[in-house]
Amino acid sequence: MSSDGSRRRDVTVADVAKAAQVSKAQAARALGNYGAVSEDVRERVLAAAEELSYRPNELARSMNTGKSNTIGVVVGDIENPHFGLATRGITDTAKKSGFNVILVNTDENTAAEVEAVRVLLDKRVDGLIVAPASSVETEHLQRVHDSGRPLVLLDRTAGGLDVETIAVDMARISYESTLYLLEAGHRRIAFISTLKAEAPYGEGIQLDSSQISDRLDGMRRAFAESGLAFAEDLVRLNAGDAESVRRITREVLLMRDPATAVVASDGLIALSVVEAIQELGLSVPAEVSFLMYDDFAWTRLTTPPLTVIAQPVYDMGVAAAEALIRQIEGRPPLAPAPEFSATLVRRGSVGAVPVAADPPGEPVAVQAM
Amino acid sequence: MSSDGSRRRDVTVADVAKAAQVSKAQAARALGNYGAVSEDVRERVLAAAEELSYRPNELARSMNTGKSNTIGVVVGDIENPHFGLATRGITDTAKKSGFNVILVNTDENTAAEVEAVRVLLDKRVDGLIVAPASSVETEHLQRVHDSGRPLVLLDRTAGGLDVETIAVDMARISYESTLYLLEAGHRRIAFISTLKAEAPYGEGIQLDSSQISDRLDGMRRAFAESGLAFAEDLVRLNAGDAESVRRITREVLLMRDPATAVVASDGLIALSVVEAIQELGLSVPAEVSFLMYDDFAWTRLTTPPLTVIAQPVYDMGVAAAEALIRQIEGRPPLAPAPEFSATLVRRGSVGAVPVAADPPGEPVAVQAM
DNA sequence: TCTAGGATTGAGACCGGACTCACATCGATT
DNA sequence: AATCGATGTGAGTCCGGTCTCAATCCTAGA
Repeated sequence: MSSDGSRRRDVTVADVAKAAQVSKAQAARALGNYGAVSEDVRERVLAAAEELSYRPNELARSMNTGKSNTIGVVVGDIENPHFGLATRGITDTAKKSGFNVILVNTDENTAAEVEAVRVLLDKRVDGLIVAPASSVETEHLQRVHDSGRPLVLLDRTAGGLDVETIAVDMARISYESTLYLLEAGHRRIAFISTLKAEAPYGEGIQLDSSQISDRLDGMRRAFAESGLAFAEDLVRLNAGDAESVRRITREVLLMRDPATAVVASDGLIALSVVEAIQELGLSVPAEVSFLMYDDFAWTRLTTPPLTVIAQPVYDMGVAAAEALIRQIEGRPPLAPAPEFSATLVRRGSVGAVPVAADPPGEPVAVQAM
Repeated sequence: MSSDGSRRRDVTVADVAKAAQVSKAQAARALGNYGAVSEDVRERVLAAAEELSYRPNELARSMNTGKSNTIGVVVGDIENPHFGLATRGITDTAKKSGFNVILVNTDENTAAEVEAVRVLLDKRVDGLIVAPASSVETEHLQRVHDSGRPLVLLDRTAGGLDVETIAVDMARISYESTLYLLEAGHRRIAFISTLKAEAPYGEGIQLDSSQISDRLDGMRRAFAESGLAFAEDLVRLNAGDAESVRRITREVLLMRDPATAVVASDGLIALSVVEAIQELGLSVPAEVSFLMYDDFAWTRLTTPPLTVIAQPVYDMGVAAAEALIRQIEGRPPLAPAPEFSATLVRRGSVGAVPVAADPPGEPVAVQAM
């Protein structure tokens, strides 16, 4: 490949030492900036290094320092701007402390996550930041933690795992925003998520994602405190790809006693939901109200601008990286753990329940069945 | 940190060997699946490894195989979905061939890029994929190439560097879409980009980005072939942050003889441009036409949906990773180099030039100055 | 029964740095 | 002038694997 002959061996300390006429040990000291080195030797070594354009082999260095200055980040989907931003927060912070980031995508697939964690550990990363695909299958994370390797969870908690976690209080914001919808008169509120689940949603069902179950708990509580029954039939999980999101959206909007408000579980789903609403020719918020998680810039550009639940994603990435680095360096966790909260950004996509719709109290009751 | 005492040393082949009562060499062979090992030994070793939950140290392995099974990816901004998608293409492909990805963000800063490349090389990545921040300062990439390390450029070419490059033909698509705008009657077409430049734009000026200069060349050619003068005063570079993009947009739209069409150089800028247009209360496309690079999903959701230049970003990521891996494995580059072309997706944001505007030929000419 | 040749096996070198240890050197102290 | 602590310095070990090499085992063919 290279212009000059075969497999160019890299320059090593030994080479530099020879060129500088000193022992390998002295050269290493001068280059590594440790131990005692006379000015004379230091200069000769540095000059020789420069001359040979020596570069240390970080692998070798890592091997006997036990530190790789690398952290592993495992997320479900970098394509999702949510994680894109978080990743940015992580890498920015990591760089500041001299760490590099190995990024692994799991497609929200637990098996892939287990494998990713294994590989990263094999590569001897100094620590891991994981957005767990499952809040249930967490043995692999438990093992990491048990082995004493620094670990920080991002975005989601992992069942019963006592690990530092950077996440927002989903139950609270979900509760608040559901109240907001209820106050606007909505009773039929659909919640659409890609979360995979075996059975259709029902109370007490074990969900794989702490985020989603917290959100549903929040909704449930809001309904309960308002003395209303939570419409479980409008909780739609398993919304896999864009097409299935569209289908589900049509479903909840066209069914008998349809949803008057739709909540999209994340920014990616939101795209398809909005598209489906547009395709149905329904106007927002006059005919349907819409609410989504994640405040992406484009949500201000639609007509009407979308009402969203904003999460401090970048800052959470920063916090996760900081927490991890703190662990790596053996410093105690931040005194009062940083709190992150999502906020409801009221823009224009949530309105009063349409008057044409059945009044929430008394169903119009015509058809026998 | 760990529950059981201090710094838990990892299990090594030596430990496994001892437990299995064989020599380190034999254990290594059984574990590494190379050389000749009797069935009996293999079983004992594997059992012992399982028992001790042995995991190989990839650093050590890399050190004497010379392969780290890791590739470095250097991009300007992962936060930009353009790179998010490309990165996804890269990681997906890399994973398939057993490679991991170390991701570094440069903020489109050349100094950061130089540093990133250096660090990645020090870590002995098997190859690099770089979206060069500059098409001019490329010595660091030249060095990588000279040293014989696999390198693939993504998205942008690097001045005179003979390196495999995965990019679309920007001049062509820019030419085509400019023709499209010209046919719609536009003569005052603004082009807004974040690209940093010392001097305001003018013909023959040396730009730091091959992408942008190709686009401008394309525009220039379209104007020239139509027998029209290219409005250089509407080429606005240095559109740094969102605020400055908005300011520039207002400027070109409110100036005397204002722009009738605005082209946004990427999906991030586009957000601010559209926002500024909305703030001015101008309607698209009746009063201003709008065109942007990158086809993000949300561009279909605005009113009107936006006309965009779609680039096969994911596929380019895949191609870049494939090309790199091919190089790493010493295979020859793909016979006919894969071609990628952008396409103009006509949606609703480009329309005829407004009748109210000054006719392109004769300026209304009232004020003396 | 003897032997050639392949299968096994263990000792030890090696990858490229970091670091320990024992042995100089040297100016300063008394 | 003898002594002491603070540098300087080189030889060699170690990290945790891979891999070479020579020695040992076995088994089929003569």
